Amino acid sequence: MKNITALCKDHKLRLTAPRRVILKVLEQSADHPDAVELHRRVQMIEAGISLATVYRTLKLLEEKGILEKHSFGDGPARFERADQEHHDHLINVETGDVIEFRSDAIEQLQEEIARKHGFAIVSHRLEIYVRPLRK
Amino acid sequence: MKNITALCKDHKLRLTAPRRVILKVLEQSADHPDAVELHRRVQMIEAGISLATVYRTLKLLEEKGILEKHSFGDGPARFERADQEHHDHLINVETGDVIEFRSDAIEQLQEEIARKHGFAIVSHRLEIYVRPLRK
DNA sequence: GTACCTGCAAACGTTTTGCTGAATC
DNA sequence: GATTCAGCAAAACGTTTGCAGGTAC
Repeated sequence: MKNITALCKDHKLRLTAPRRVILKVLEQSADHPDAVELHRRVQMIEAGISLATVYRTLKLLEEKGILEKHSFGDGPARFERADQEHHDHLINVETGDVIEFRSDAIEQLQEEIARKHGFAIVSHRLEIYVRPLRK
Repeated sequence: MKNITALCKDHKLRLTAPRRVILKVLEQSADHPDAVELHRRVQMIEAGISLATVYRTLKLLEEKGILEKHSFGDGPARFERADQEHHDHLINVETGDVIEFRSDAIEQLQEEIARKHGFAIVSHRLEIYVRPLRK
């Protein structure tokens, strides 16, 4: 998997100092942070970077198809790298943790449903909000 | 299917004039309106009703389990009656129209996935964003 | 040198809330 | 008569944007 900075070069995005920091943080984030959380992490490396720049960069990366944006529940949008194998999400409602999963069977059923209604799938979103089984 | 006003009586909600109007509009709405659209419809019947009241009533009805709240994509939350058979949504990205569907097979697969990860499902959300097949 | 980027502050759209008076039960 | 509700305006929240200066290519 290419690093994000390389992907940005591919897309001819200018590698400014703030962007380098943001990309580095994204690189190191295995979770699904939102813009404010990302900004917090960025601030720890370089204090002057504004939240507006974080938002602008995230939007840009999403438009370029480098990041995927998710809106779980009501809260702020959360981001993850787009160049992963497609997957859906289990969200632990007690902790906010996100677990990725993949089900070809479900994917295929969705295809069938869309086709049966006369549509082609543009995208989809499956989120299962869960609670640990044994307390 | 009971009318919404009856459900509110069951939950001991006070039937004020603004609420009667909001409930009536909900009763007559077969689509999935958001708060502002609902307010617009309410205004056509009774001009003095405030948006805050619409929001407060929607929140109350959701808490009582009378309405379900959905956040499709980015936009405002949209509402529908909760006392329908469970279903998911196809969203036509060209028109914003929402089509309901139901797949027991998908439901069951979700159960299995959650269980396999050691979780019980609290709720879930499946939205398929689609485009008409034949132009 | 040009196009793009930044920080700041202000504005945005959606939703909630404090207040004070009024209506329901 | 107690409790809940209404409208209004202000605030909260996440996000976007206009501007004026600065930087990458």
